[in-house]
Amino acid sequence: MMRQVMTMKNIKLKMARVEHDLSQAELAEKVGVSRQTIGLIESGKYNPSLNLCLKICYVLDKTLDELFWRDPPGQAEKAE
Amino acid sequence: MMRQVMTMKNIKLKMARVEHDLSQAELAEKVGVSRQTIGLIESGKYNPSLNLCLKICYVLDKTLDELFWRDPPGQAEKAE
DNA sequence: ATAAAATGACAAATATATATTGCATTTTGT
DNA sequence: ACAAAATGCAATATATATTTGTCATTTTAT
Repeated sequence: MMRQVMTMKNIKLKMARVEHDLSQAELAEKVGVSRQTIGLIESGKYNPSLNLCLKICYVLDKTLDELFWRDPPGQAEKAE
Repeated sequence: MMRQVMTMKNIKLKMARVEHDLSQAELAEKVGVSRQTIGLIESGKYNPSLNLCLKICYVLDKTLDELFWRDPPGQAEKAE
């Protein structure tokens, strides 16, 4: 089996983090996870669990859609 | 380490699935996952990955917030 | 009441998220 | 330019998500 390589950086997460003036390490501590985990999620190198996504949302006061939504592969942006 | 027991059923997911007139097995096939995985997520017995949540959203034409949002532990419902 | 389909439950095996440690590199402030 | 802080990167170890297979129970339709 080929390992799934997630190539998409999570810019929205990084922006929400710096808005709150937190380093990766500080966010990690608040969320209860290691610094590396936060770094890897931001750099798009893996696939967090739903619970972890939710904890991050709670700390950064955002919703899942705001931090983690991505449009489906073939799909273009939805019209507002 | 104690295994995390997720006790919260995902009713919203089940409702979206039946709206689309899909069995767990049919949804599983469309999503590219096993029938058990869908069943376990609906019954709240574990913690899917973000990618899996997104694939389910795409098939059921819902957003992450619509299917997977849960308010933070202490928090009451947000006023609309 | 009956059969078929759908779901639940369980165990063992596999894949992968996450932790931990250590060091290299980059960024930031002075 | 310098030091400190922040981030990146890699390897190994562990926890747990997911698969596969099988059987029991419930639901649905006839």
